[in-house]
Amino acid sequence: MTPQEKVKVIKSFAQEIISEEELLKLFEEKEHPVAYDGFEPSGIAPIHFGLLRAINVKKLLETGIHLKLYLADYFAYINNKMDADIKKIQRVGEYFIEVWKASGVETNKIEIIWASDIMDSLEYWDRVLTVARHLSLNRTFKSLTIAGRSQKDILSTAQLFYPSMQVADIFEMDIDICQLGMDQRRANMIAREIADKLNWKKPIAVHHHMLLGLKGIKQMEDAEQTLIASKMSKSDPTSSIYMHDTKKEIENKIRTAFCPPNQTQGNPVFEYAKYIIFPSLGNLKIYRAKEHGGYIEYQTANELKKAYEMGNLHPNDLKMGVSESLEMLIKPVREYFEKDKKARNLYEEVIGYNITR
RNA sequence: CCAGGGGUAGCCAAGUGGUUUAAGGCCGCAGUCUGUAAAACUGCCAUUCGUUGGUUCGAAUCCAACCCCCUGGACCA
Repeated sequence: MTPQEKVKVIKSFAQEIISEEELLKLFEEKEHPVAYDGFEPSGIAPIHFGLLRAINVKKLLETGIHLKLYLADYFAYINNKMDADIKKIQRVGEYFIEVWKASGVETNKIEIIWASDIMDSLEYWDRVLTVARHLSLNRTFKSLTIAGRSQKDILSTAQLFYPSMQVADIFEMDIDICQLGMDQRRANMIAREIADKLNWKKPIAVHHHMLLGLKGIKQMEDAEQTLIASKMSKSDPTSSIYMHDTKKEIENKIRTAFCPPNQTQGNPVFEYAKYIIFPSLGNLKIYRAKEHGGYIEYQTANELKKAYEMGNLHPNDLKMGVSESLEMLIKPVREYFEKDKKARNLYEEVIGYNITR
């Protein structure tokens, strides 16, 4: 694969790359650049975790990238996830690794790093404080939405540490590419600024699209608030399809999902097809009733988009096709958790925990 | 530590001794209408008011202690 081809692979799933030139240069200079993807372990895995990320990870690995999967256990602790019980959080982290395995992520080809491990050194905290010294309190407050918090929430002092820690992590792990969701761009931008200031290695930011929740777009005061309110969130069961949902549950959720006719913008059902089904299955098959046009199959998201916007595909038929395709993708994961004893025990333990926002 | 203010459903919020078996709004759920959803309309959604004890025939409402949050101050600089 040429560097140009590698950039193309990244572009296939990234909503934004900062910057593309830097990425190309990186691929030209380095055979195995280091990228990271991280998350707070809490709750139950939804499809944007199990399916969407699995797709992205597969693509990253194709380009020869060395992927570090960062389990931000203490970050979850800061945000009071899982009753702020670090033991529980870590068990949830182990459960999430099982979800990735079940989703076909070759966990032996990625490096798993726990926040609690890299935090266990003076060097780390030196780094955090260095970042903090170069980060105004205002910027810290502004970037706190990276933790998914709105201004209404009461912040604790612990949460003020969050941005500095997140930024420090990037340098501690010697990251070339920060591969995170659009909701994390603030921290990545701070990292790039700090890198310039301190002459540290400047990471490239690759942000993937945030999958819409089932209810579609919820308008908030500003674009960023809207993004956060509208995304599929594992802590909001009414917005999410989970990797453990039964066929019936998937059908019900898709059936009641927001899905305006002739409109693909802000349409979650279309998004699931575009971002999950086409990349995973290569096509979308819809077994329509005869009177509605009969069987139809789309090869690309663009083809589907055109047909839907022109009214050649009824929303209900789109839902049917998406629902069946999702079932195909989720089924093996569900079954993995039924058959594999370790995974099943972890899952049962995790659903036993009190899930907090 | 001191002085005020406050803690009512997932969220916002009214209610200050008996027509309150806790108003209203948001969210959510169910139904009607659409070949989906949304919108609209209809219905449902806190046996309980931070905790514990007390006063009273009767308490979310009064009293006491305790816990937590907010504002200001004191202390420290």
